[in-house]
Amino acid sequence: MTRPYSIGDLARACDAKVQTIRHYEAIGLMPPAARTEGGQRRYSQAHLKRLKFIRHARELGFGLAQIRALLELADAPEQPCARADAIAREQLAEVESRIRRLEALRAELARMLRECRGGRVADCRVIEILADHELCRFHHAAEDERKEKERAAPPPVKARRRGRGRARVEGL
Amino acid sequence: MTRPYSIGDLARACDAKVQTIRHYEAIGLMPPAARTEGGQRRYSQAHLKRLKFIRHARELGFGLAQIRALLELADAPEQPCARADAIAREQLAEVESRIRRLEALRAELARMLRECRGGRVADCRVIEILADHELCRFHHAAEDERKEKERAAPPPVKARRRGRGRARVEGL
DNA sequence: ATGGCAGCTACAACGATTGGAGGTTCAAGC
DNA sequence: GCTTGAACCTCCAATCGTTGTAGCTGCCAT
Repeated sequence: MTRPYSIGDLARACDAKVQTIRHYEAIGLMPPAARTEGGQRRYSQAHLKRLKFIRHARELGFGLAQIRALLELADAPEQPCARADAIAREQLAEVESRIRRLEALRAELARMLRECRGGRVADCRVIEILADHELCRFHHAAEDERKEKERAAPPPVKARRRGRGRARVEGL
Repeated sequence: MTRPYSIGDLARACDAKVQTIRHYEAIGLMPPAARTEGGQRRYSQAHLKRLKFIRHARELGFGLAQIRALLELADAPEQPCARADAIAREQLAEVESRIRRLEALRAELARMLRECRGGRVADCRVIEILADHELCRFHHAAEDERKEKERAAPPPVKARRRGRGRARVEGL
């Protein structure tokens, strides 16, 4: 039986701030720790393992809700792991989508900078492109992505334009 | 003189929520709009242009603070545009860094999924890799990046370990 | 015993946006 | 001109994950 860890020990071991660990406990992601007579938290190996799991999943970009689900699964080792796979696949898709968007962004930023010859603001392509959406190539990719999402999960009727009511302002 | 726009008109034209526009006004990013007798906001072409600028810059990932700076520059067309370029370059670097991290993440997630043969949770590589940091390749890239940052801007002395005080728990 | 780091609780802030409650105004259509 | 209801108003709270602060108390080596 190893000596129990203080919250600071866990923080150092898992690259987390002390505050963050307390926060995980507050939201029920970490089980409550034992306490000393004076009220300080004392952690076991199991706690340490769990926190490492959480922090590692965070590094991989999982949200706390996803991690909660993964932890439940990890605690039921006889279950089939299809659900865990699904969560990971979901996360992978999200990451890939983010990469695509960022690459479009990178291209557009690079183009802005390439075209700017460093004169006055009045002629600056950076400012100019920001001011005028039509000069931008990025926008279209972003819009397409948005539309694609809507195809997959159409927004509630309430959110769509409802016929009557002032029409879209002319010339925008 | 065109008919003034309502806040909803602006929202539709700039792909922003009405709330968001009011928020921009509250934090001083948008100048206050004229009001009707009844207190509703009425916007000019200038407002429209400014909001488009803001929204476009947001799409490109600029933060509101950066946008504030860019707007100031846009309002001073005789200035040299070096500052605007610097902001854009900064943003480009940030985007590139994010892409690199996400690509490492993608690789790790893909590897997890590739290795998992879809059996029980107990044998699931997804869960296993999350639980055991040592099995993960991503971690090292992330640590290197962190260390690189620290080399560039070392944290205040206060944050570093200070010799005395309980030593790092053994075996972590 | 004492010094001082580390821990405690509780609350607020970050960044950017969104949602809701509860009430008022505008303008289209009759 | 009147009715109707979408769109507007303000104020406040929540989101997400983490960090910071204030004002304490505990732990442990010297």
